[in-house]
Amino acid sequence: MPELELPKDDFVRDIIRDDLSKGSHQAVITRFPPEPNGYLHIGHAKSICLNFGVAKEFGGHCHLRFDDTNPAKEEQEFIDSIKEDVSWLGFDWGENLFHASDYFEQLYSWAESLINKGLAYVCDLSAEEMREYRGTLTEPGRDSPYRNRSVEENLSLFREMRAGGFPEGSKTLRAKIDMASGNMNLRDPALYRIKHAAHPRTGSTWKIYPTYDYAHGQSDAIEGITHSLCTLEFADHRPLYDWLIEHLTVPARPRQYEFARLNLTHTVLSKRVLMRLVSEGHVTGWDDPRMPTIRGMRRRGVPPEALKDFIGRLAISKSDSTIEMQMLDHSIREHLNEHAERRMAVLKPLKLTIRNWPKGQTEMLEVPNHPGRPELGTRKIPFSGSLWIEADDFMEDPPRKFFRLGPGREVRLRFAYLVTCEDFIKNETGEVTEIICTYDPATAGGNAPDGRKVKGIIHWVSAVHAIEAEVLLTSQLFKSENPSAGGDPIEDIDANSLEVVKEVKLEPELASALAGYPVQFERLGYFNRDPAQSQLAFIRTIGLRDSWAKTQTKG
RNA sequence: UGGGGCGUGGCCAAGUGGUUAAGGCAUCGGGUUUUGAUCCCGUGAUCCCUGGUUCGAAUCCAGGCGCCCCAGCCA
Repeated sequence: MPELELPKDDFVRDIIRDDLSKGSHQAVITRFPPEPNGYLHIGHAKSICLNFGVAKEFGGHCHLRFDDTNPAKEEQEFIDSIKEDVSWLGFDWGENLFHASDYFEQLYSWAESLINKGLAYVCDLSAEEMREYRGTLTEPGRDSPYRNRSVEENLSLFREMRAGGFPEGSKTLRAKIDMASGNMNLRDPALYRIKHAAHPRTGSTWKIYPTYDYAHGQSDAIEGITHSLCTLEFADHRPLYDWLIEHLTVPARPRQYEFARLNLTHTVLSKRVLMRLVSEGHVTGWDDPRMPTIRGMRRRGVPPEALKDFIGRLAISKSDSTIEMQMLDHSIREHLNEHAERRMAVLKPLKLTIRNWPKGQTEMLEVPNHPGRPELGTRKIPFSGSLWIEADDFMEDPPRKFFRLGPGREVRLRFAYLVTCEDFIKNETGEVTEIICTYDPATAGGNAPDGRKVKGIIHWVSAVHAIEAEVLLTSQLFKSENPSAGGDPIEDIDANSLEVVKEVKLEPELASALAGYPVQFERLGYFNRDPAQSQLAFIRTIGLRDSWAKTQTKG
C-alpha cells in the first residue's frame, strides 16, 4: 500500500510559497549546517528533514555545510559520521557539500572591508574584561577603550592577527554596532578570534577564525541560500545576521527564519549531556541503543522511514514543545508492524514436554512470515515433543482472565497444536521447571475440528532445534519525563535500563538474521540483529503494545 | 518600561471575524483476530485572564498573567 503523504503546511512553507509566487526567488535553496563536534541526534533529524524536505517539495536543493569555524572542538571523525548519518536517513546532498572553511579567505577580505568602513575594530580586551564591558541584561554596556582606533591601525593589527603575531585570546575583531542595545548580540559582537589550534581541513594556515555569527550568514550568501532555517535561540541573532549582510558586498540576500527545536520526554538532546553520558560511561557509546543519537537508533533497529514518519507528524512552529516519546514509539511500531517478518523466540525459557508425542519425531510446519502480507512468503519451523515456552505463559494458580497455561488448561501452540497441561514439575526451591502436556493430534495447525474455543495462544521453540543468542533489552535511559527537571539529568539515569539476557532460545531461521532488518519475535516485540557484535545477538527495538500488562497493573 | 519568542483538550497542533473548534499521539470503552499484536468503531476543549470593538471573536484592539531564550573570543 503506497503511503499517502499529506502535503505539509506550516509557517516556513507558507513563507516559501509566498516568496515563490511573488517571484522573490527562482528556486529554494536551504542548508543543513552541523558543527562537526559531535554525533547527530534525533533533534538534528528534525532540521535535516525540514531542510531537505522543503528543498525537495519546492524543487530546490539542500546543501550540507559543515560549520567548521572552531578548530578547538571539531574533528574529521565527526564530519564523516555526520555524512554517514544524513545518508542513512535517506537524504542526498549531491554535489552540494560545503564547509564554512572553504570561505575563510573571502570572509577575511570582507572583514577588512568592514574595517575600512569603520564598522569593525580590533579590541584588546580580555575575555573577562569584555564581559564586564558588555553590561547585563538590564544595564547597557560601555564602549571598549579600543573602539575608536583608526582604520589604519585596525587594519595593520588585524593583519598581524592573521599572521600569528599575537597569542590566543589577546585580541578580537569586533563589529562596531551599539553597546547599549537591548539585544546583547548587537553589543559589538566578536567577529574573529585568535586560535592557534590545527583545523581538520585548513591545518595551520589560519591563526584567526571567524565566529558563528560572522561566518554563517555570509556562507549562506555565498551559497545562494534563500531560506536559512535555524532554531529559536538564534532569533536574537537575526538583527546581527541582517546587519552583516547589509554592510557587506555579498552576492545574495538570504533570510533567516527560526523554528522550535525538538524536545522529547524521557531523554535529553543537549550535546553537552550526551557527551557526558558517553565520556563518563553511563552508556556503552554513541551507538548505545538507549541513546537518542541517529547511530544509537540505527543500532537499535529503528528504521529511517519510521524516524522520518515521526518527524513528519511533528509541526514546524515557534512554540516550545515537548513531544511524548510514545509518539516516536508509535511511528516505529507502525512501520515495523507492516515491514518486519515474524519469527519465534523464547526469552525466559521453560521446558514443555508433550507426553503423547511420538518419541523422537520432528514435524516441519510451514508458517507465514507475516500475518497480513502473504507476499512475504512462508518458512518452515521444526516442531517436536520437547519445547521451550515463555515462563510467563504458565501460572500454577492462574486467575480467570489469564488466557495461557495452567494446570488443566488448554492453549494453542501458535501454528502447531492444542495442548493441555496435565502436570508440572518443581525443583527443591519451589520453582516450576517443566510442564507436562498432552496434545490433540486432531488439531494440526492449531485448528480444533470440533470448533472448541481456545482463547490462549502461546509461542514456542523446539528444544532440540533451538539456537541460542544473547538479547539486549533496553528501556528508557532516564526515569522521569523531564530528566533535567530535578537538576543534573545524570542523577535520573535508570540503572536497570539495559538488561542482557543470555541463552535466549530462537527458531533456527534466526541464525541468518541481518542487522538493519528487524524482525518481530511473536508476542514479544521487534528485534534487530546487533551490528556491533560478531556473534549472534539481538537488540529489542521496541516491545509490542501490551494490554495484558496494563490490565495486570490496574489490579 | 533590557531585548526576543510563545500561550487552543494529557502531549503535539490546524484554525488568519460566521466551522457542530480539523487531525495525530495518549487514555478509556466496545468489536474482529491462530500474536492479550494488528485492524475497526466510539470517547474529551469554548480557545491563559480581564475588559473592549462587532449582529457575530480562538481569530481584531487594550491591559494583565504565565512560560522559554539571550550577558561564550561555542554553535
